[in-house]
Amino acid sequence: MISSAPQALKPRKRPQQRRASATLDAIFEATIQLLVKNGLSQLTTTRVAERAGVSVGTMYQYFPHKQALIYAVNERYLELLAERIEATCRECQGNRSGDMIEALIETYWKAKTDKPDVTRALYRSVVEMDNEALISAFAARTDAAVTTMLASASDNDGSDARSNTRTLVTIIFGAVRNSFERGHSGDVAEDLRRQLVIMCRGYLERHVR
Amino acid sequence: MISSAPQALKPRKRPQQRRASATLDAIFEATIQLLVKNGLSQLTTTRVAERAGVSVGTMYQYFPHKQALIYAVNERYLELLAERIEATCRECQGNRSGDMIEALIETYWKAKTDKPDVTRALYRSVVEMDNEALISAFAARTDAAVTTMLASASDNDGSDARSNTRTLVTIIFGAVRNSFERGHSGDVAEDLRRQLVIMCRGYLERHVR
Amino acid sequence: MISSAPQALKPRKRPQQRRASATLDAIFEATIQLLVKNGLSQLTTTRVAERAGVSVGTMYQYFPHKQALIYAVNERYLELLAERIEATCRECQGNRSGDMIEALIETYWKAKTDKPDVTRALYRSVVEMDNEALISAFAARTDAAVTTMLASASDNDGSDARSNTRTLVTIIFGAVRNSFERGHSGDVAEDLRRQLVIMCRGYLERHVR
Amino acid sequence: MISSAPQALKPRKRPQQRRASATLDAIFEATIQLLVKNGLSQLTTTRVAERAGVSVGTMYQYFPHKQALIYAVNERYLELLAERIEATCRECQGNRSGDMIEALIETYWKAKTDKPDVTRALYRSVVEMDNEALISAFAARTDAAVTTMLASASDNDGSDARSNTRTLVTIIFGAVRNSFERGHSGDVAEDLRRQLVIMCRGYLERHVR
DNA sequence: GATGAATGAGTGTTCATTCAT
DNA sequence: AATGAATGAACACTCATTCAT
Repeated sequence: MISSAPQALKPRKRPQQRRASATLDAIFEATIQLLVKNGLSQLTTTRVAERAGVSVGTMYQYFPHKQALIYAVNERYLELLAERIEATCRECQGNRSGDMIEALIETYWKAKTDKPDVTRALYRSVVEMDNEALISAFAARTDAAVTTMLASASDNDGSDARSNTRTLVTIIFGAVRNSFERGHSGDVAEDLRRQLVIMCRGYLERHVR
Repeated sequence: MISSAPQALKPRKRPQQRRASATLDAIFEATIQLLVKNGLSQLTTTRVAERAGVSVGTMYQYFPHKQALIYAVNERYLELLAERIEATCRECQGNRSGDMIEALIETYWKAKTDKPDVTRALYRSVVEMDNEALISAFAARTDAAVTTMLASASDNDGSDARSNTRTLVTIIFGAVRNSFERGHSGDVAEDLRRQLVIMCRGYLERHVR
Repeated sequence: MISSAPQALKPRKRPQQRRASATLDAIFEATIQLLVKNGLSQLTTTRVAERAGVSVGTMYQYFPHKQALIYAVNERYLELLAERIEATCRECQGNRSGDMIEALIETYWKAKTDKPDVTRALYRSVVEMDNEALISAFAARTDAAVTTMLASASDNDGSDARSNTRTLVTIIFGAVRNSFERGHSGDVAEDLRRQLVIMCRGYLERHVR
Repeated sequence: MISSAPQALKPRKRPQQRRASATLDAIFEATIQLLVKNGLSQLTTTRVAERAGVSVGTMYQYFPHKQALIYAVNERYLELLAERIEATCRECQGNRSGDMIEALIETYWKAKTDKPDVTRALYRSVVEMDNEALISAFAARTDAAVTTMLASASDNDGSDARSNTRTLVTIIFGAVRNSFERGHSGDVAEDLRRQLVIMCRGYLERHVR
C-alpha cells in the first residue's frame, strides 16, 4: 500500500466484501473513463455514479468527497505501477547495472504507454489535488526498490547509491512525462527511449571509464 | 512569440496604451499570486479582478473567458523562458558541446527555481487547459535554439542533431519538473542538477569514446 | 396535449409522485404571479424558486432552463384554454351556426377576462420565445374543434369550412387580444363582444341572405 | 406626433440639425435591423451603436436609456402607420362605407405585410415596455380618423359611430396580428383578408338589411 | 443499506450606464 | 460634442453534498 494518505483523503472504508469490491471497481473504472473522455473539470460525482451504476449516495459511502475519489484512483494506479517496478527490480537482482536500468526503463515505459489515454488523464487529474503524500510514497517505494536492485549489481562500483538512484529515477520518470506532454509520436518516443537507455548506461559506467 | 494560440484562447485585444499595459500586468500578477496561493480550482475571475484592482468587466475586455486568462499567463511565462534559453544558446555558440549543455541546464534550472512557487503553480495551471499549442510552440522554439547551438559546437561529431536535441531537452525539462513534483530539497536538487550535467556530458561524448 | 414542444424546451421530467406534482404546481403558480407582478424582464429563476418555496436546484430538475419554464407555463395555459374551447364545441353540436359562434365567443371571452392580469402577463411572456410550435398546436386544435362543430350545424350551408373557421377564429382571438392591448374598460369590452357576435353571425348568414 | 409619451421614455432631445437627424436615422435603422435579426433579448446598446456607426456615448445623448430607444422606434413606426391610415381615411371621404372599410383593410394589411420581418420584430419588441401610452395614442388617432371617415359615408345610417369604429378597428388590427402570429402563408393570409372584407362589409350593412 | 431528490452557495459572464479624456 | 474604456450589479446555471424515505 501507498499508505501515507492524509486523513482527509482516505476512503471512508475499505472494501471488506466481494460485493463492495465490485462496486469500488465500477466506480474506479467509471472515474477513469470519464477522466479520459472529458477531463477532471467535467467530472461530476453524479456522472461517475451514473456510469458506475450506483447512486451518488452509495458513492459517498466509499468516498467522503470528490477529492478522495480522485486520490484513490491515483493511489490505485500508482500502487499497480509500483508493483510492476518492484517486480522488475526483483527479477534483475544480480544483473549488470546497465541491463538493470534498461529493464527499468522498459517496464516503466510500457506501463505508461500501454494505455496512453489513461496515463495522460491521470497525469492531469493528479494536479489539482493534495498529492504530495501520494508522490512521496511512490517515490520512496520506487527509490527503495531501485537502490536495492543496483546494490546487487554484479558491476557495483560502490558509488553513492542514493544519489544515483534518485538521478536515474527522476530522469526516467520525468522524460516519460515530458514526452507525453510534447505529444511525441510513436517513432519519436521510441527513439527517445533508446537514447534514454544509452544515456543511463553511460551514466552508470562513468566511473569505469 | 509563442504565437499559435488557438483562436478561442486568444486575448481579446492587445494593450495599446500605457494604461492598458499596466492593467494587463496587474491582471497577470494577480492571477499568478492567486494561483500560487490557492491553485487553479480556487481561482475566480472576480477574485483576480479584485486583486488586480480592476472590475470584472475590464478583465473581460482583455480576455474573452477565464481560460484565455490562464492561457495568456502561461504563454507569457513560456515566452520569457524561451527567451532566456535562446539567449543562452546564442552565448554558447562555438563552445564545446558539454559546456553548452551545462549552460543550458544551468539556465533552465535557474529560471525554474528562481520562484519555485510560481513554477509549481504554473505547472499545475497549465494542465486543465487546451495547452498543446502552447507546449508545441515552446518545444519547437527551444529545440530549434538548442539544435542550432549544438551544430556550432567545436567538437560537433555530426551525430543526429534532431534526435540528440530532443533527447537532451526532454530529459532536462522532464527531470526538472519531476524534481519539483517530488519536492526535492535544495541539496537534493543541487545534487540532481550536477548528476544531470554529468549524464548529459557523458551522452554527448559517447561517440568520442 | 399541446405536444409538439421543440426538444430544447421540453421539461426535464414529468412529475411522477404526488410531491413532485405539488412542486410543479407551486413553480407554475410562482412564475405566473411574478409575470403578472413584474413582467418577464424581471423574472429571475431565483425569484421563481424562492416564491415557489423550493431551491433553484430543484427548479432546474424540472426545467432545463428559464425558457423551458416560460414555455411550460404557456403550454399549460393553452392546454386548459383549448380544453374549454373543445368542451364548448362539443356542447354545441347540432345547434344553429350563429348560436355556435356566440357560444364560442362567450367561452373564449370569459376564459381570457376571468383573470385579465394573467392573460395579459402570458400574452407578453410568450413573445420572447420560440413559441411557434405552441401557437401552431393550439391553432390546429381549436381549428379542428370549431370546424367539426360548424360541420354539424343544423343550418350548415356547405360553404368552405376551413376558410370560415380560420377567419372566425383568427378574428375572434385577434379581437380579444387587441382589446386587451388597448386596455378597453369593462363597458367598452362588453360592447365589443356584442358587436363581435353580431359581426360573426352576419358572416355566417351571408350565404343565406 | 403620437405625443403622450411618459416623461421617462421620451428622447432627451429632438433632432434639430440635419446631422443629428441622420444619426437618429442610423440608430433607428440599426435597432430595427438588430431586432429583426436577433430579437429584443439579444439587442444591446453597444451593438446598436456599433451598427449605427456611432459610439454608445452618443447614443445616450439621444436616448436616456435602452427603453427609450425601443419606445422611440415603435413611436416612429406607429407614426408612419397612423399617417398612412389617416391618408386613406381622407381619400375615402364621401364614399360608401363598405368601400371605405375595404380601403382601410387594404392599407393596413399592406403596411403590415410590406416588411413582415419588421412588423413581427416590432410586435415583439413592444411587449416588454410601458407601451400603453403608445398604444392609446395610436388607437385614439386611428379611431378619430375612421370615425370621421365613416361619418362622411354616403350611406351613413346614423348608428353609433364610436362603437362601430372601435369594433371594426379592433377586429381588423387584431386579425392582422393574429394572422402574423399563426404564421399564415401568403394564400391563407390573402383569403383571410378577403373574408375580413366580407365580414366587415356585412357588419356595416346590417342595419340596412 | 441504498437511493436520488433537494439544496443553495458559488461562478462565469453580460451589458446598461457613466464619465474621464 | 463625441468617445469607448471602465464599472459592477445582476443573473442563469452547476454540482458537491446531505438526508428523508
